[in-house]
Amino acid sequence: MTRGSATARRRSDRLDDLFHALADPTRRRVLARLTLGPAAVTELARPFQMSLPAVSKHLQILERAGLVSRTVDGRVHRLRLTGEPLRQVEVWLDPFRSYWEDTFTRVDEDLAARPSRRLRAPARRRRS
Amino acid sequence: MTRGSATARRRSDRLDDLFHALADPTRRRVLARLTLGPAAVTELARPFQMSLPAVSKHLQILERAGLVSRTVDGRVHRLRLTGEPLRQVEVWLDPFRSYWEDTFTRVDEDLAARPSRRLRAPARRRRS
DNA sequence: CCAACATTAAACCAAATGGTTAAGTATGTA
DNA sequence: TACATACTTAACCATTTGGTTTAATGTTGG
Repeated sequence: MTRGSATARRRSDRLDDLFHALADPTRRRVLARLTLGPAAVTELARPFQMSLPAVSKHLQILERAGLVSRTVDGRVHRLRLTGEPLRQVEVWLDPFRSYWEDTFTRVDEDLAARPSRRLRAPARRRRS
Repeated sequence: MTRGSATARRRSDRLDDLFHALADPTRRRVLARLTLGPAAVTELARPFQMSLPAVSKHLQILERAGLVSRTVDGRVHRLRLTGEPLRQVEVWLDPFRSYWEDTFTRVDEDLAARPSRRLRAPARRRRS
């Protein structure tokens, strides 16, 4: 018994869907387009070379992540940006914010704490 | 010739790697752990049930995305958070910020511009 | 009623993902 | 020298992903 995948992948986590949805250039371009206002599927598909079903799937992924919402109006599906999930990204990002504001102090602390032979790096980055 | 995948997937875009790296709970937990300071591979792997090679691969993905950097010190690989790429996420996020601050005005504008029969929804959302 | 239109669903495929185990490769240590 | 430690690589596997084409579903308009 090889039993390759043991844990069976949860995939239920909200952020998983969210970040996964953002990890594709097509989907990011769609989101960018939607900042200009809502649009129908065909309209969203126009800039891309791929088939309509392909775009349709991308939109489903964005929808599942909550990034866009859909209003069916006759045969036209009108998509609009939701934004709320992007705020969630922002929220997730927040605890890390100190890391691109002052990384150096923490790194320096660590270097001081464990002065290894090999860490004799030639002090590359100036602190201004 | 069925030629299933025509475009061959670029995957070279920086943001693709970045968001993909963030789209996994294990990797996000590793990042969270690293905000407390650098750590070795074994140490990072401890909270997880998966095998060491699995963690090693996750770390490679984080590294490829630039989210962590590695200092090999003897046989110990010390990982630290880099932060800079997370700032890139923030930068990418910026143009959307207005969407979780005031979505309503834009949506209303659009509804005004295209007054469809079927959109006679019973004014669900109050604006306060 | 019938044809064009807007869109999704189904079936398929290659490649990537996330895991596994087993086998390296260095480095420390007795 | 030999053994344990800290890792990575390699080979493998099931599932997911991102695309395709063809078919189906439901409007809209003549």
